Amino acid sequence: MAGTNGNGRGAIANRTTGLATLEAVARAAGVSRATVSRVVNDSPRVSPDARRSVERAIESLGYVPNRAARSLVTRRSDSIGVVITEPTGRLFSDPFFPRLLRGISAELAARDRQLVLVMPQSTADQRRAAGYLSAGHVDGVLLTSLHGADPLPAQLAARGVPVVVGGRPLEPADVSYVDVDNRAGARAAVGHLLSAGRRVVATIAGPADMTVGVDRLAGFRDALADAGIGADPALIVEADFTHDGGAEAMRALLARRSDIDGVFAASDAMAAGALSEILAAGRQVPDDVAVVGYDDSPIAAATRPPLTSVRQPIEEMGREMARLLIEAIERGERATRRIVLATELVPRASTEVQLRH
Amino acid sequence: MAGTNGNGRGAIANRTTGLATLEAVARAAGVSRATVSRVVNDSPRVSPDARRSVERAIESLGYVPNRAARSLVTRRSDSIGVVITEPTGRLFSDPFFPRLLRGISAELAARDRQLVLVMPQSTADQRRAAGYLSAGHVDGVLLTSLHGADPLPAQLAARGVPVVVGGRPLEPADVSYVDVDNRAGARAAVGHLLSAGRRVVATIAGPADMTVGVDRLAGFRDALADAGIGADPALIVEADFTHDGGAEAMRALLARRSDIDGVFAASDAMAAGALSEILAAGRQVPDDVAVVGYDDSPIAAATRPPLTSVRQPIEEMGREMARLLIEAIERGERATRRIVLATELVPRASTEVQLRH
DNA sequence: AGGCAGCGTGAGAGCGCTCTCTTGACAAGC
DNA sequence: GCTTGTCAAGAGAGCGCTCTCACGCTGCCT
Repeated sequence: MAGTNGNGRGAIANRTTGLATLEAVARAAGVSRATVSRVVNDSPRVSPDARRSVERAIESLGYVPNRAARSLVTRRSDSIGVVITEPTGRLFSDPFFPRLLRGISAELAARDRQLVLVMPQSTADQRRAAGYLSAGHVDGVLLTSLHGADPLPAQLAARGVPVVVGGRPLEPADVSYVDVDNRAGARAAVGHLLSAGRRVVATIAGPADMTVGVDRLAGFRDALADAGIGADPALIVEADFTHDGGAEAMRALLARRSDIDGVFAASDAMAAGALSEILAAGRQVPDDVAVVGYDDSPIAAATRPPLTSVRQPIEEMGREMARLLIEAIERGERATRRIVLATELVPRASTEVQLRH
Repeated sequence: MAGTNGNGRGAIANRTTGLATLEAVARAAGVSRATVSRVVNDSPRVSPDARRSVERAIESLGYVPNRAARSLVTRRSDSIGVVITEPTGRLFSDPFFPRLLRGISAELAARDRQLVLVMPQSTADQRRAAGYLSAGHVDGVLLTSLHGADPLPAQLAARGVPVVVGGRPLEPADVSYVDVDNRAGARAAVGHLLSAGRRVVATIAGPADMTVGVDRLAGFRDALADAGIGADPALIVEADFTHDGGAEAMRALLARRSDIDGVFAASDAMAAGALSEILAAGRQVPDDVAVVGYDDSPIAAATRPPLTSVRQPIEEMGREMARLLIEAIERGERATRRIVLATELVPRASTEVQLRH
């Protein structure tokens, strides 16, 4: 409250925007720009006195550093690109992306980074995005839901842009990623069916060109193997993660084997489709057939009966992705790291142990 | 392919990043920085010859303008802040935000703007976001799902930051917005029930402190008025847009009037909850009671029977928001504009005309 | 022939910041 | 009393770009 900044308010401010500049703060505080910069950037080499008066000046002028100017000289943007490439399916069928973004956003905010969202919807968009992301406008990139042929990771790697991928890439690549343990989740889900006495368990698998599809199918096989049951190929049908795809798959399964008493679907939407189909065929759930979904999406709670499902720590996945990326950027390390997060089975009425006979 | 850039490749490039600069392009093309800048910014004042050689140099050097440097002098960031403040509910219950973001993203990409996503999750986050957004780091802000007391719009307005809001604000304010015609959508939905012969139609309304809740309830009343039916207060219950809230509301309704033959719920999740409750009470859908939801979310297709619902042009809403904002920024106009988009009724089995008696 | 508008082009300043280098003050060691 | 070391603080260059201004050229009008 000293006199230093009494009339400092009107000091040099930004030409057009009226925003205070470093220069204005320096004048108001009676120090040089360099000292203000040190205070702003938490340098220890500032005397308590100087620090105090600078802080007062910053406060009274409402000074906020200009990121463009800083970025120009530091060559850091303090922002992270998040790329969501998803044709349409999963993007809308369950709250995966909102949750993931929430996790990413929380971690980035805590570390004072900006989140630049990129959702390319055409090949042209993709090309533009690749250019933008490798031009140094972001310090690193988070990639979600890669589909095998995506050239983006390699392109970014070539340009030296740090990358972390959400979900294990289909083809093994030298890239850091965070994944959810889909295989273990599926294994637990199917194990749940088997331990409840189900013996003819089918699965509606996801597409074979997506790791989530592949891994959940592997988990299905694991659980059968655990129980010493051979996998009947007739009990495996692939679908596209959608409600209608699940329904169609279930029709095919029922046509093949009428004694199915358990179904594991690799998504809740498919499970809901299967559920409808089972009921339409005049069979009871869970009495005749137990059904398990995956994702623990709102759909799981909304069906009748509600679906047992597998919950994934999606927000945590987002946070871990952001954390991994920022650490890689700060340490300048190129080492690839992998994190796999555990899932949790959420039992509901669709698999309740039946007390029949 | 001329000789100009034969050995221009190694010309002046960025110190640390190795990226080509304007200067490097200028040398390679044998012109001044100013001319390259003109080409890059599509100025008409460049001769075809100069333009061609600059374009060749840009191509061969892989030049991408440094946004920080440009932004420093133009005081534009060419990026737009998108703020999503949603405690948890709607964010995860239906694909509203992914769709909205997709629309916004498409429009911004087409106009070469970056999307900076901000999802404040605490009051501290909110304060920080407000500081960031009003510090000139973004050219404008898109706000979604405002809750009455949010100080952000006023704060941004005070700082002169252009704002467009998604969804009409609860309290009339001098702000541009894009909304969906919730009232007309609800009116059509309830009209659909009435024209199918339903006479005792109840509604599970959304919260009264959200415009979507208020507007959909108003549409319900409109439709009753259209049909010359008085609104029985006992047939209106408010819930929180969730599945369980819908179920609870339905129990209350059935306890009050046992002759209800139609229900309009202000969200699919609530409709699904209500549906379960109706079936649990031993009544048939649609035979005894017809049910209509709202949002046309994946839940609507996943219930048994699937729900008639109201589809909203959410992506279009996102696009319109972005368009409005960019136009306001470019024209520097302060005029507030409002856009209201039409909805569409999607009939499904939950309201099929019954052929009973 | 002279004047001048119009146009393509270049020179140069400067956007707001960081960071290196230098200076000056002071304490400690010989 | 001198050097040496330490540390706060300032001077100044420069990041890559845009934009104003000035310049020289052409072509048209008087």
